[in-house]
Amino acid sequence: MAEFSLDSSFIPALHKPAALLPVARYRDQLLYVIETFPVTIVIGQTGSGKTTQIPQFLERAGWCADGKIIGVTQPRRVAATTVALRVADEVGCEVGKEVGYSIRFEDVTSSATRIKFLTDGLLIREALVDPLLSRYSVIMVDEAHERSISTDILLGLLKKIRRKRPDLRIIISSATLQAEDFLDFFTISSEGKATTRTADAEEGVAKIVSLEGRTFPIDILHLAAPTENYVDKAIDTVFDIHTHEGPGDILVFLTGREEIDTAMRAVSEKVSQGGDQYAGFQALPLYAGLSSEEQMHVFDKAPEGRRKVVFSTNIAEASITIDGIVFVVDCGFVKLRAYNPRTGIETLTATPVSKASASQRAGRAGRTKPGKCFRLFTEDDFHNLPEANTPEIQRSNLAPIVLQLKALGIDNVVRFDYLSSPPSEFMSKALELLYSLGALDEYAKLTRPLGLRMAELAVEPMMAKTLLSAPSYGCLSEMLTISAMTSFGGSIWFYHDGEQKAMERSRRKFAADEGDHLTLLNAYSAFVTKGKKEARFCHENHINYKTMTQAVSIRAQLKRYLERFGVDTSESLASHQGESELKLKAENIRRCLTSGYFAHAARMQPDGTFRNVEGDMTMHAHPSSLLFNRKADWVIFHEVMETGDKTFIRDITKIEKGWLLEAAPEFYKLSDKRAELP
DNA sequence: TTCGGTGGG
Repeated sequence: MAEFSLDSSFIPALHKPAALLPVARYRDQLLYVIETFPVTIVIGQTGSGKTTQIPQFLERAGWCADGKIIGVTQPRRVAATTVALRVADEVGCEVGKEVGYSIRFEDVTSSATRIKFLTDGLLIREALVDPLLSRYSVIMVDEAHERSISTDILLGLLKKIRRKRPDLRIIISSATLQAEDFLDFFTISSEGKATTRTADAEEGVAKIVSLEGRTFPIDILHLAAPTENYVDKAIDTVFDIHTHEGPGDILVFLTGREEIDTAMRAVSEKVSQGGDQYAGFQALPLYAGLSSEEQMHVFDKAPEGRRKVVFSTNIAEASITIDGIVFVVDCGFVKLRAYNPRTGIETLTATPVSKASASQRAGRAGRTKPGKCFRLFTEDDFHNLPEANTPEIQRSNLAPIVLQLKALGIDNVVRFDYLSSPPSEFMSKALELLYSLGALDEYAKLTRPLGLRMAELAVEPMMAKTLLSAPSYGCLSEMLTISAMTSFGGSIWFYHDGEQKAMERSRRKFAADEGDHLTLLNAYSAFVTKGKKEARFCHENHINYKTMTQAVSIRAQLKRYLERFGVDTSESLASHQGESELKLKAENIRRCLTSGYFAHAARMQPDGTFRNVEGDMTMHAHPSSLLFNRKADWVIFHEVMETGDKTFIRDITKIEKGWLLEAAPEFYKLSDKRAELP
């Protein structure tokens, strides 16, 4: 027999044969339940094959007759595309033909498409055009247990649509045992909910089907006594695993970049000081702020004889799956957003994880063989954890959601059938802001065209207002850029360890006296004139290339929307402009920003901190802002965020006090709390 | 004097 190496002669199958997946045994049962009940709730662990197989079962069973299609939603873009590619491969078609996907900026579907994967946010937007989602015979909402805002809103819409479309089939898929909540939601009518919860449960509407998972057993260990410092404890645990346990990679859950950097440094110090027993580590960081290139390193196999240790934020809980993890170390905390409706401030605080999260994290250890999970908290602590975290919709600014619901024709946003109703103060705050922006009239009805257009633009309400007033300030092209540059959460600037000063020098090259918005405009202009051609431009200037190309796409999309509204978007050719013209242009941009961001105004105090208009809150310029450590008087800002014991404002631009009154006379006149303005 | 979990259009 000829000699061959196992490694080079065999290519591992990318996907397990579908017939071997647990879901295959449930095919007939699933088809029967879906046929019989309008709503099916599928409980299936990762690896059960539900996402890839159920749509194919349905298609073959004839659910795409009459040209209708099967829609499968995902909470994340990357999931929608990868699952579509896999299913297209199994079906044996090119992606975009019978099987396709649709995410923002990428519609890979055609008239032949029968199974379509898409983000839940995008399906909500489809409902703006087609309120009954009439193209779909079946809609499967995957990963519903994550309870993202979009998923929750979508489920509310589907419940409403179902009454008008008895033929529609809804499948809710959930990895944990929160299925009862979904069952209650679909079987109890909203009227019934208002009176007695149990009285009006509708029989025969929804049914739960539980699929067997295919994960390996995981040993879960808790601390005997609580720890004071979980970062130190995590590092000790990693070294204990290394010396006492068999081979296998380690995944450590921490809460943020700072902790991850600390852990990375501690490991490399120990490795350099310690003896042989500490050798052989490959430590890697993982968090969203890294460039995608850096994130990819966590998928590399550790060099022979070395053990991979990934220090990660919550991104590894659901968004990024690393195979080969045998040990999980869970610090027991996660940073979660909270919203204070009185101040309008979102905070980011480390919070104990939920039981659902803890078991999801533990499950990351058993994907390829039996694993172990070390929890850095006691078993008592575990029993005291909440079953699930507060759904996002109950801890976020609701202005974007209210605007979207109004545009979907849901006038009474308070009585909308939410899976979990948001607190009423959140609702009033959102209505107040939308009214002052002119998106709602005094009866809280959506205004036309302004409110409707704001809802259609894929940016936050304050920025949408700014963009729609830009033509009257003669700065539409600039505002398109600024909107695009501020509408993705993160920063365009990034740096590796020790390069922070160099990054700050690069950033200063684009600085504008007026503040951060004009600085972003300068950076974008430089990118489209030089950066697109020269590969080195981004690298040399510490700019994230991927983020910049994203900004280019967002800008183009916003421009198309405005064209559809009949706005003239033709760019005034940048003829040579003199100093005074540039100043005037900059002033118009600042006035325009004030027209949308008047509610985010602040004044610098003699000590360099900022005070809000009501005068009851002290805020600091974020160190990433140009106005950090610089003099200013009145400013508007894009974002305010509280971390630890300080409140920071980000993306700040200088304005004149008088512009605030011009932009929102009622907002400033009616309230006697706005002390500092006449 | 110095910071930010994760998503989506």
